[in-house]
Amino acid sequence: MARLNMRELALKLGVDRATVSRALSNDKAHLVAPATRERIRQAAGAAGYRPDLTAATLRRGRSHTVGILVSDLGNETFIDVIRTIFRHLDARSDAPSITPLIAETLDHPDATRRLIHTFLSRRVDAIISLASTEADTAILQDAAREVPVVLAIRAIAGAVFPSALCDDRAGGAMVATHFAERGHKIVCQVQGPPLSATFKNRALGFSEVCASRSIVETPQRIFAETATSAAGKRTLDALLAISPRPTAIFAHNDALALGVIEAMRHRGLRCPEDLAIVGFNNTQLSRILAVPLSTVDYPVEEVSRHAGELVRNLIADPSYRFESRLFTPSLIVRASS
Amino acid sequence: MARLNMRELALKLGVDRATVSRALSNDKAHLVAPATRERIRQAAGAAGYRPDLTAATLRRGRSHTVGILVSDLGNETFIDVIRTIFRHLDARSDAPSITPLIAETLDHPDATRRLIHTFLSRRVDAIISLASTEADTAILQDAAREVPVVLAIRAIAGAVFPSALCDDRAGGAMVATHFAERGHKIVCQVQGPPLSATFKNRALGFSEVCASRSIVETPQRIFAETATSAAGKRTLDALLAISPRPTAIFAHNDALALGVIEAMRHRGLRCPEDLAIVGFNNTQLSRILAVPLSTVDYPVEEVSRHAGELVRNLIADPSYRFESRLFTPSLIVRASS
DNA sequence: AACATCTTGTCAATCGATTGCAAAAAGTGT
DNA sequence: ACACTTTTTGCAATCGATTGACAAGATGTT
Repeated sequence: MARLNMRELALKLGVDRATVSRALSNDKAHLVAPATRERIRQAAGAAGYRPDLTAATLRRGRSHTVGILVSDLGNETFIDVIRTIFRHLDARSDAPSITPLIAETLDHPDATRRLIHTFLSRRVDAIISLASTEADTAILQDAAREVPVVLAIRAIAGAVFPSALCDDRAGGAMVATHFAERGHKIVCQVQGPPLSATFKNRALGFSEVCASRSIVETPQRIFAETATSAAGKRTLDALLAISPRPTAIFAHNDALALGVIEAMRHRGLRCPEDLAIVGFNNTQLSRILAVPLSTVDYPVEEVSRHAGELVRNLIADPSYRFESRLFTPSLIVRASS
Repeated sequence: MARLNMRELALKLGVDRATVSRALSNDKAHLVAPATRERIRQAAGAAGYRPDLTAATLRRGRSHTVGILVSDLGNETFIDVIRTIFRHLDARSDAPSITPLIAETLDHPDATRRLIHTFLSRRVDAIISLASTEADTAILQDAAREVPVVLAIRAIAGAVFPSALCDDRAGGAMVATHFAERGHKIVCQVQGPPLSATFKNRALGFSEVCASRSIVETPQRIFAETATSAAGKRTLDALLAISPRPTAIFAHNDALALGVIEAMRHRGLRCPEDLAIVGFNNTQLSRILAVPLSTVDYPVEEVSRHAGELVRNLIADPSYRFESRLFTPSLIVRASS
């Protein structure tokens, strides 16, 4: 039960494989007489002919494949961005559709290196990384010599890649400003792992505004090992041990915020009365909670659209003069602060 | 800056491409003299040679690629299963590593069809579907004539595919039994969309035990449009309108349960005093909540391992006499019930 | 009628690695 | 030194689609 290939189909129709190829293609279809083209398309459809994309890739040098690196497949924001990027990439219905090769790094530089090699071996047309850390700089630069590499969500300090980012610093600043306006005097951050620039920038923006508006950030820094609700939950003890006690918390993402809130509830503390909290990302969760979570809305649509455009343009023309962009998030104030 | 290919590498070393190919392969490396082999491997490493897998795929007829269909990339359980399957598939370090092609169907039969065609065009060695609904039966059967198709998590009634499933019916039954033991007399389910066999079976198992233990299931059926917390939240009004009022709820997954709980909290109702709740899947969330959620632990490890084994064996030998298996979940009683 | 132009289709090379077959080289025994 | 086995290497076909070059035929122009 071998698959039907183009040669056989051509034979059956009494034409050359070249004619079949052109008739079925998007861009060269005009080179074959309308009648023949239709006949071939009919027959191909009827016979269930499916072109072999590995052969096509080999010959063309283009795979219509894009590798995408993400640190954690469980993160809603990453997934939203991936979805949206590929929605934009496939929206151009003239171009053949692009298959994403999705891979998870879990922030291991080794895994990243391996995965990038795999991508290149499979001849992806471009690589999008939502997972870059500084440890990956060299690998990504190497890769960029062969295919376009686009960064989204996470930047790498000191390396210039085409990128589509959220202005995390501005986001952090917004939260601090909000706290200032609500009259909080003593505040604290529950910080995500400083591995990725994301969390560093959120912290930075927050601290800058605190300093300028003379809000006191508690000297004790609270870091969660991972940006998850379980880790967030575990930080409450440390938070409560801080003296003087903060009245508002900036959690670096919604999962961390949820963890803190649940731990608080467990102890009978109320939010926002006992402790105000703001998260980051505006995930589904933040809307569900009985005390809806104040948070910073991530500009998923803009980031994804720009990342998609960068990829599309760079694939079409590797020397395209790209423009990296930073999109501003927006504060959403709900009941938790 | 064209990539180095095997021909050039061979030329540089003064050997034939065939020798290079064999030296770098896993299975044929013994055919080349140890000294030559080492020399070639060194040179390949130094030159940063990376074999072109599309060419290799074309020639071999094997892509070392597996297509995986999932209905929703935002679902933690699906993601866990995907991760675990590929961990098992790659564990065999003798075999070359397998690249997953992950695609999301969102339960649209059209999308499923398109994605399967893409998989086949890209010559995947097998397809794993975690997303099958009855609407996909024909498409999957077609696909199965070309490559092994393995089902995980979701079965299709009336079609025989190699599969690795959770005994959802048993899971539902466990919840009902638990309610009976706790003395609940009137209970209700918050059901997921009956599109997938999963939810049907959970409902069935629950109802069967209710009937046999003479617990009353409220005549009104509650269906959530999607198995998400937002949808779960919206069901509370309907739940409270039921008379006589149920004292315990079986939510078909943890997200639905969370939605109900948050809606309850919003109204000042307490869990489990006012309404006991059990979810399904034992997601991270269920552990975080201040009132930890009773739930049914999904046998992720077993399902994934078996799915991985089916795939591995069927790729090695398409006529492998497979055994479909059903793994039993287990009830985890926490504070919510 | 002669010639240019356009359409349609064929031929054959090509992408890069793999592998069956056979030749060359090395090793063994007498 | 010779016959013979075993190891190592090279040759060339192959996987399936794409595409530049070109030929044959159709159409138009003067």
